[in-house]
Amino acid sequence: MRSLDRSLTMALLRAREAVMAFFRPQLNEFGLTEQQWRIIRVLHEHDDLEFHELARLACILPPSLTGMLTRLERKRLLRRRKTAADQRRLHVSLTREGATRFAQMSQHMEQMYLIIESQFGRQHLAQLFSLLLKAQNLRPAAINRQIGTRRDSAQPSTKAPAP
Amino acid sequence: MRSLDRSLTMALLRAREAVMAFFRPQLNEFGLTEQQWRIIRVLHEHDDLEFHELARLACILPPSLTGMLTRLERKRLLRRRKTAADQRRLHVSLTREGATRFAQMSQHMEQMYLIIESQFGRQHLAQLFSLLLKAQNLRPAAINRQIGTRRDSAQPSTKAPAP
DNA sequence: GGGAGAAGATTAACATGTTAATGTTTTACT
DNA sequence: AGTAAAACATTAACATGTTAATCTTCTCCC
Repeated sequence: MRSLDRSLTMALLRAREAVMAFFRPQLNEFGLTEQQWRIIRVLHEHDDLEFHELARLACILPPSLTGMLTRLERKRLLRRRKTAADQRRLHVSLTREGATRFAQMSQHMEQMYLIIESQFGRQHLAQLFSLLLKAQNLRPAAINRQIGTRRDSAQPSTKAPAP
Repeated sequence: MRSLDRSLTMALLRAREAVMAFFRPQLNEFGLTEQQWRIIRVLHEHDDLEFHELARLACILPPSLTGMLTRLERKRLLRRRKTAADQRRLHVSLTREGATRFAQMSQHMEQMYLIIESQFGRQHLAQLFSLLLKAQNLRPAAINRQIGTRRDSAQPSTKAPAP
């Protein structure tokens, strides 16, 4: 059996924890969780997103996102509303107050990132990003269907290969 | 502001999710969570660990670990007991049943890992491990005190204790 | 040797992760 | 048209992450 030092999931987890240690203090000070900050950040880049797109971009599962939106709405940082066209779909966007909060935070965040870059080395960081991007595209062999940009309907996971 | 594609924490999170997708089906089938498997795995390597060492090795915070041990104990997969010498300390070890469960799981896990290695490439994987190890050693500059192998006592919290 | 305080695990309170089920709204197909 | 199925967000139930507070046990040190 491989040693734990060579467990890929563990290595990714530990590395992430080490990086988060840079950002957590600021987040706590501003009363935002890590995930709430992800949402605000995504919404600042893409103004007005659909629920499922926001979930995908922020790497948050829909059931979790529902609760976070409720809390962030209560803080007046964003708003959500259904579209008239399709009553199932939900649109989310930052309030002015949310945009302000983003501006405050991003200063500190960017600064921390520069420290990380200087500690880690620019080349190494680029290399790491490249490998992580590659890792993100790993897919269990069982699912050999098209996995492009489209959302594929829930396939019976890890079952028949279905040609 | 950096694009989200260049957010290090996000890249680490996404990569981890992609890798976990390989292992999750098996874990679900065997009725274990990702964290419970980490605990079992660590305990299999180091027979009989102290609570805080187990937490450190499995990357689990003490409050979470307490609950997990309760549930795993209820499943008869491990046992915990205090030492006679120091009643504060807790020791944890696998039961025979726990060791059996490990043996069953590890087969499948190892197989998945080989698939990942073949998809990702041996060289690239080694390179990724190396960079992740380096990333794990990142430390926020604010803490310029000794951070060796010792657990450092909590910083002066400037609070008055109750009578 | 006795009290202040540190160390260790736990509890508490809240937010999130994960999977299954639910309730609406749309789409597809006969 | 009209119904079965799909798409979406949500709720439900449980497990975990995160920080602060608590409770017990040890250590230190005068």
